[in-house]
Parts: sequence; structure tokens; C-alpha cells
Amino acid sequence: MRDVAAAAGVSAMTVSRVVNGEAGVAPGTAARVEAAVRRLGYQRDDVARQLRRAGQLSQIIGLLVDDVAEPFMAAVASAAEDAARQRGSVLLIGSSHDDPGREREVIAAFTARRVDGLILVPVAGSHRFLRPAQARGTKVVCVDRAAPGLDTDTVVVDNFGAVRDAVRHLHAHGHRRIGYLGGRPELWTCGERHRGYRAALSAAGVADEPALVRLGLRTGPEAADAVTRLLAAPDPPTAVVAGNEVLASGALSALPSGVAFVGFDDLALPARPRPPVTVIAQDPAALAAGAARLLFARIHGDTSPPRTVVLPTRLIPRGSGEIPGPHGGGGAEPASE
Amino acid sequence: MRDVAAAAGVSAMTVSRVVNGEAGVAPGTAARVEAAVRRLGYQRDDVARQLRRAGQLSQIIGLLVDDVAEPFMAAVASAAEDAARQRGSVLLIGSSHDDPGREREVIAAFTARRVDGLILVPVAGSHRFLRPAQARGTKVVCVDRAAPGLDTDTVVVDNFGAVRDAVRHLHAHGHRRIGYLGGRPELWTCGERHRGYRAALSAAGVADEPALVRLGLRTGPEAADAVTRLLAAPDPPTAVVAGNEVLASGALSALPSGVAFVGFDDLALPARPRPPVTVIAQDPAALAAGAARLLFARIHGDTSPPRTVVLPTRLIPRGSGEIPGPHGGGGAEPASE
DNA sequence: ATGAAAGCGCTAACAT
DNA sequence: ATGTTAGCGCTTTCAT
Repeated sequence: MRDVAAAAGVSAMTVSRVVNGEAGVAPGTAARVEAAVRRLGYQRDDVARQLRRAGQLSQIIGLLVDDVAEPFMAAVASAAEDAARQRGSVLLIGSSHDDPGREREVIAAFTARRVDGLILVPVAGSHRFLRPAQARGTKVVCVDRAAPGLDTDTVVVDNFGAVRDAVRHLHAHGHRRIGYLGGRPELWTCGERHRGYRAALSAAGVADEPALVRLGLRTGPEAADAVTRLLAAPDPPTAVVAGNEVLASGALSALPSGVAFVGFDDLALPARPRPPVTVIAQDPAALAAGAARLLFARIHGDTSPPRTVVLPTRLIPRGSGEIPGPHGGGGAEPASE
Repeated sequence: MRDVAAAAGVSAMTVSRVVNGEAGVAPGTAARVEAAVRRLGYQRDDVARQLRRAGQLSQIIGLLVDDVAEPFMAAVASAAEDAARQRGSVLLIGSSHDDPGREREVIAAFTARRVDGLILVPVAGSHRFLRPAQARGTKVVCVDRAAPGLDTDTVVVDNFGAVRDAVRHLHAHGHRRIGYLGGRPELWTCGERHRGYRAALSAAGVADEPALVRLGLRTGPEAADAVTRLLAAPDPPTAVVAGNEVLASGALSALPSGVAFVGFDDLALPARPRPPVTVIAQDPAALAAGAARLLFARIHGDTSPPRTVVLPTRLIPRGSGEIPGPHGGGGAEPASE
């Protein structure tokens, strides 16, 4: 900047004004400065700029997900980046890989850079370590999963209702022995979904049989293995629900035709190749857009009490969930919410 | 920091030393400082830190992709984040959506933050605008696509060879009329792949018939439509090759069984659901890891001439590409490198 | 319309 | 082992 000022024969202050498009610079002077900027390849240093304008915004927000490589998280990231860009901010991204220690590290690296806000897909465990950053002014929004004990805006889908409806759907198609594959129960979403499974069974007067449920699954192969065992047992399930996209994808690979199936999410699962899969679809872009909206409102001064936004899911029947069961299938139940 | 120093009864310098774990602080003093840090919820301001240590590294790198929501790009992003984190850096991410203007904006926002380096999936067009940033010391690496006219390290796969081998594979299975679906020809990858298609035909002594080729496709539905038209024409192809994952996924949805098919990439395409799809697989994590390795070497002072690393692809036969054609199928050709 | 001085939070270099 | 001084590149504030 010094060099530009010298080259244009003005002070640094005038360069600053020109670079930031501020009023009060003679057109001739501005032109000289702009020429010097171009000639020297000068670009404003936003780092120094932010320092002097402490208390102002850094125009950086941070996004922490499980792993960007997962299609669902990738869609969240893409929408979050769009939202940030539209508001003149850039996006830092990090993956927790479901590890609380790693989550902390990444968040610390972000807050040290003085991000204006964080969009978190929180890992299980306490998030009290966020307090100092919040006290310093960093805004936080949770997305996809709630963080128990953290008092922030949250955007999630109706996980409970989604699985409850899926199970009800299978029940309406004549299934009574319905298997369930769930992820790590300490994750908020997994808990909600499992609760939905039990609620539907209980509402239908079907006993919740532990032998039909496998929780704590992490990978596709684990889910495939779990399905194989469920079906090999005496009196096996005639239908299976998978509690997330990774498990659904894995379970499908081991599932014989003839067993009804509903998967969660609509990204990793093939809509068109044969056979198409009935799924509970959520809208990751809407989740991210909602989270960004809440976050930027906070950044711009909104101090109202934290809100939780619950977005709907949609059960998309594509055949695999409509295979009739032994107790009179074929009759579809009334459209599920 | 002032407050911490006052609370611990020391100077700012001592706080700095403790916070950065430098030697030469009495254990008792360090303990007092640490207590004050915890009590006040102090965290070092990396923005100010970077300013003072100008010429030093910002520990930020930027990644620019087409769109993180694409599975291939998401895998690249995930691996890039891993690599950055292992080296103590954070990752800014941006999507160009194949728009050169948007690419420039995102890159400008990144370089204004003084990223140490950029990993680019370059859009078509000139990248001369990067010169000033490079002169200022920002390192640049291209990944997945080369940027013609930009003199940087580049990590790509052997796109030409991959498609050539796929076409050769289909030829060996008895196919002579082989259709090709390609993306925007101005993108480097698309050009290379189309070249591979023509090279294989020419090597096999088959005429390149324009009626069998559709270029410039952007979306899955466009690819589905293109396939439908190709097959509706008189003397239709008996086999089809799709030039990227989006097109492959779209084409599959419109492809009747009986037509042989090879897709590009191995992420959006179902490996296990029926019918499995023969693909040209690339390794996005290896691409990103290679790019990160080159980038960090540059950041740490490597000034050797720019290198281009070409990673192999793998043709994974899963049935759809091994459907025999009218000219004597069944006989597999020697393993294609 | 333009510039001079001061300082953002931190650390390199030099005292003590 | 600890403190002092100065200054990173910019912008705020107050002149001129």
C-alpha cells in the first residue's frame, strides 16, 4: 500500500479510500491510484484491515461437519457456501469425523481466526467449551443435530416423525416384524429416529423386539453384516428400516429381494437404477440455508431467544417399501404427514 | 491479552510466551498465566498474530471446486481438509459452479485473506489474473484439470488413457457402434476424454461417426435425453460410454438393459444394487493428497520447476460393460493397464 | 479533497 | 526469566 501511495504521489489514506470505493476523492486522483494499483498488482490485505477494525466483522464463517465426503454433508456444505458468499463472507470447513477432540481442535482453529459465526453439526458430548468464544461474540448455530445443553439456534428435521411414519407405512403394508438399523445412539439424530421406530410399533400394538434392532452401527459393511444376521435368525423380519444414508446404502447391498426396505436420505441411494428404493428424504440445502439465515441474523445483531426450526421430511415410495407383508399388504395408509 | 497480563501480574510478552509454549518462563509464572487465561476465556488472536509475523505463513489454504455437492468434489474436499489439518492449516472452500467470474471472485476473496496456497479445479479460460497473487507469494496447484497457460504444479488422472481403454474394452467385447456422452468441450478433462474415445476408435479402425457422439452435456437429465435420442436413431449404438459421473448417472436412468455401458467415476454409481455398472474409477482422495503434497512443498520453499503428476485410473468390470456386442463378444482383451 | 497521527493485538529484537 | 520498544498494514479520527 505504501508503494501504491508513493507511485501515485498520494498518502496511504487516499489509497485506502480509493480501494474501498469511499466518497471524497477527486476523480483524477482516484484514476492515478487505480492505475498504480493495477501496475503493482496490489490487493488489499483483509487481515490487517480486520485488525484495525476490531469489533467489526471478519466476514469468515466456519462450518463443521462429520465428513464432507458424505453426500448429505456435502450438500449442506455447498448450500452453506452459497449462503456465505451471497453475504460477502467466505467459508472455512472442517470435519470432526465424529470425534469430540477433533471437533474441539477444529473449532479452536476457527475461533482463533475470529470467525463471525459457526455452523455446527455437533458431535455427541458437552459443548461447554464453546462458552468463551460465544462470550467473545462468535455466534453459533447447530444444524442436523441438536446439541443438548448448548443454548443456540438449531435447525433440524423431524427425525422422530420421519421414522415413525416409515414404520407406520410398512405396518400398513402388512408388516409386523420390522427390523431397525441405527447409528451411534449417543448422536441426537440416532436417538430421535430410534424413538420414532419404537413409537410407531407401540402405537400399532406391536411389541418392540430387541432381536430386530441393531444400534451403534457406523459403516456400510457393518450394516450389511447386521442385515445378514437379522435375516438369518429364526423368525426374521419381513421389512427393514435403515436409520441413515450410510447404513441404508450398506444394508441394500446385503438385502435379498422380497424383504421390504425403507432407507433414510435421498442422496446416496439410487432413485432410478433397478430396483428403486423407498426413502425418507430430507433437504440438506434447506437445512443449511435455514441455519445460515439464523446465523447471519445473529451476526447482524438479533438477540432474541434461541429458536429451533424443525423442517419436514418426505417419504418417497418407490417400491421397496411397498412390498406386501404377511398381514395383508397392498392397502396404503393415508398419506403420511 | 492485556487483561490476562494484568490478571497474572506479568507483561504481555510473558503471556505471549506462555500461550505459544515457548521456553524461558518460570513454571510458577506460567501456571499463573495459564490460570488467568482459563479464568478470562482468553484465546490468542491469530489474525493479529499473522499481521506481526508478516512474511510468515497464515496457515490457511483455499480450495476451489466446481461444486462441493458433487460426490467427486466432496471427496477431494474431504481429503484436502485432512491434509491441511495434518499440517496445521485450515481450509477455505469455494465453488465456482463452472463460472469464470465467480471463480475470480472466490479466488480474490481467498487471496485477500492471504492464504498460503490455493488448490484449484480450474474453470475454462485464462488464469492470468492469478499472476499478482503468485508474485506476492501465494502458491497454486491445479487438481483434476489442467489450466492451459498457467505454469503450476498439476495433479490429474490419465483421462485420455481411461476412455481409450474403456472403448477398447467395449470393442473387445464385440461392439463397433459405440456412443459417447461428453461434457463441455472447453473443460480440459472433457477434451482429453473425447480424445481418448477417438483414439481408441481410430486404433481399432472404426470410423468416428458424429451421430454417435453428444458433447456439451451438463446435467443428468440432458444425458438421459441424449441417450434416448442416440438409441432411437436408425442404426443405434450397441454400447455407450459416459464421460463423467453426472452424465453416467443420468444416462443410466434412460438406458435399456441390453445396451453395454461404461461410466466414469465410481462414487455416484451404485456398485452393488442391480445391475452393477462397469466404471472407470479414479481416486479423488489421492488426487487431493497429491495436490496438497505439492502445494505444501512449495509453501515450504520448493522452487523446482512445476511438475505434472498423472495418476492412473482403473476400469472395474461389473457386468454392464461386458454385455457382448454383435461382432463376437465374450472374449476379454488383455487387462487394460 | 487530502493528510498526519495513533493504535488494533500481537511478537521480533533487544534490553535487563 | 522477564520486560521494553517498535512496528506489521491498515483504518479511525481529527486536522488542514
